[in-house]
Amino acid sequence: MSEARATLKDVARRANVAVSTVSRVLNGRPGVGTAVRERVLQTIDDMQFRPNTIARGLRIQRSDTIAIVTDDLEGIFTNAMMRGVEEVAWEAGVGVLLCNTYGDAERERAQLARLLDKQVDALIFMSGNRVGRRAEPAVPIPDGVPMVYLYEYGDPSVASVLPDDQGGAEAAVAHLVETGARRIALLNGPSEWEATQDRLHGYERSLASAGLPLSDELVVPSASWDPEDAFAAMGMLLAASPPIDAVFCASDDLATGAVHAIREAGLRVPEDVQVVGFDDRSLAVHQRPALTTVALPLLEMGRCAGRLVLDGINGEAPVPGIRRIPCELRVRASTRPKAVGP
Amino acid sequence: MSEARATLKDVARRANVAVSTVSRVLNGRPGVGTAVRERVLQTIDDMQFRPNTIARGLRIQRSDTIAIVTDDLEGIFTNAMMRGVEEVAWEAGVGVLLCNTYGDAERERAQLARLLDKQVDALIFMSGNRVGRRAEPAVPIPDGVPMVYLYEYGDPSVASVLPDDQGGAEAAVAHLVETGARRIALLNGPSEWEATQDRLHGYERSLASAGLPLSDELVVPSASWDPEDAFAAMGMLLAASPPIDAVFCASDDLATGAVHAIREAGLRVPEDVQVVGFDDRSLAVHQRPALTTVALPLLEMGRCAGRLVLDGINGEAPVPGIRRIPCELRVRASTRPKAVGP
DNA sequence: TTGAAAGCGGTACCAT
DNA sequence: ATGGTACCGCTTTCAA
Repeated sequence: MSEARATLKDVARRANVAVSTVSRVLNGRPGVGTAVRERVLQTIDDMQFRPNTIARGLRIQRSDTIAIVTDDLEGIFTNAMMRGVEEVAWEAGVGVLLCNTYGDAERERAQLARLLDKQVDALIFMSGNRVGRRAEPAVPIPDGVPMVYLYEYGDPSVASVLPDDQGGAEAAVAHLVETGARRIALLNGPSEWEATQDRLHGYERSLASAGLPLSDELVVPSASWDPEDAFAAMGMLLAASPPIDAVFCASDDLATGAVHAIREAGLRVPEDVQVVGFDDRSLAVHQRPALTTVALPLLEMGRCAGRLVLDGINGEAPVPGIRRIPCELRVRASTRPKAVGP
Repeated sequence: MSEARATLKDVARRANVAVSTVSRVLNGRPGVGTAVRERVLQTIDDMQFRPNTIARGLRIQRSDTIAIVTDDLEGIFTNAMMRGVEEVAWEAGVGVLLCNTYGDAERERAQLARLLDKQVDALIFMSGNRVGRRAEPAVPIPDGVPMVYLYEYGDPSVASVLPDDQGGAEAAVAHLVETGARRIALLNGPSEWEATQDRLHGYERSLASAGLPLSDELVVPSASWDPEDAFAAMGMLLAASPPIDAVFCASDDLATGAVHAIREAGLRVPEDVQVVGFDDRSLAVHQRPALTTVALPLLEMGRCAGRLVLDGINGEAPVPGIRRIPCELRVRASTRPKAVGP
């Protein structure tokens, strides 16, 4: 039924030129007379010719494909990052292959082997939700294949893209200060997570630059990221005296638990204690009150990682080291809009 | 530094055999003496030879790659489905390419053109969140390329995979009946969504088979999937008399709004009115009370779609028509555990 | 400016 | 049971 796809050779024959000529016009290379070029272009159009990328790839040793290797395809944060990667890859005409390793080294080994066999041009290692630093790739990555870590903490000799947790925390606390809060608590994440340290530092810096005292009793890590544990941790914070008037939570889930605890204690948000979260998951905006939170720049992180490897493909090896992408504060109803007079 | 990758030819030379022989052992084809086979295998191992998939693909006209084309990569339901596809594809040794069209036909056209140039072996059209039927692919898909719709409503002549919305709704209502509920309301989704009809039917069937009367005043569609609109809609349901003792909501978000309205009315969940949702988003389990809900079989849907196209690649063209994947009821705390005596 | 031909790294048919 | 070799579809010297 449907004709076999036209090949370059078919076009050449039909246009009465050599295949090399067709190839030249196809790639916009010089050395083709205007008349001939016109004719070839016309023929290409007539025959609906589309070059076979595989053949081209075989010849020039490029697959125009990069791969995202992740340990958790269903991770809460993966979509947005993937979209960022896909977006810039698309613009560059390269495809994005997906790989889920389930965090299993053996599987990662197999996946990488296969990807390398497929001649992927570059690799992005993306974390779904990782605690601690990732091990080096389960298979040595050949020199020519650029790779970057996306939301992964690992060997500093590889380029990696991370959110600016510290900056985000600073912005959150600064906002709280502006709204008049003075006793600002930090309901932090479990301490073994990398981001936890960074957010603590941001908190501390922001307090310091506002001339506010740092108090150990105002900082408590939650046992996990679960709202339930946050609920418990918030209990301690609520026992502080003098009482706190704001709490910065290291995630939206934690904030959910915190809000719950605050209400349970007969207090109001934001009138009695203001709350700001981190991540800006969709639940943040739907919560009551809508949660002021620090948005993770996932899309931009994906784009950044994509650009890095794309540049890498074009020769500029990604320079090692960490890129911190700024987080944006989204002010909503769980904090007061402006400073309140004394 | 790193040696160029060994090729089949290199192996042949080193093992003192013809390339065709190496190819034979590589593909486990018969017609190779045991001794020679041994030697070749050994050489392959020694040289760390791995066949170039691109070259192979060029020759046998297969890329061992399928593509997921979606209108919304960040859709709430996409991850799990993608993982299902990736999972079965992986087992079959085929890669999964990702494409986001943003629901834009022009972009879809460009994407498909590119994918076809890349010789993808099959296509899965996946919806992020679609209302109504999708248009046919923006580019005619060649005969040899199997395709399936995943969570897409569209041309019935293409194989498509959908959740069994009706069955899920039936199960939800049946559960409510078992727990003793008699005045069961349906807080449905916006009526222009396909699933809304199906869930209504399930509700009706389940009620009928329980011998319970159907009452128009107990069925109200929400203006949108937003919890806020559900809150409003729930107001009407709460005004019914005699009062309802349970509500089946067509989504977890709707259920969130419903629970809120119920509480606002001074009623308790599940003591006064039981609530069941649909989807089983992560918020369902974290909600208070934890939400009984009908889980969308996203992973299995992805697997199913994957298997369909994979079979298609191997010759068995996916038979047209809709596959309904069963939904599973997850009983939690927003419904009573068992029937309560009179 | 244009064409011929040698690959890229495999597969598969045809001899031997 | 093996080897030789013509492709797959495109790029890229090298000559003309």
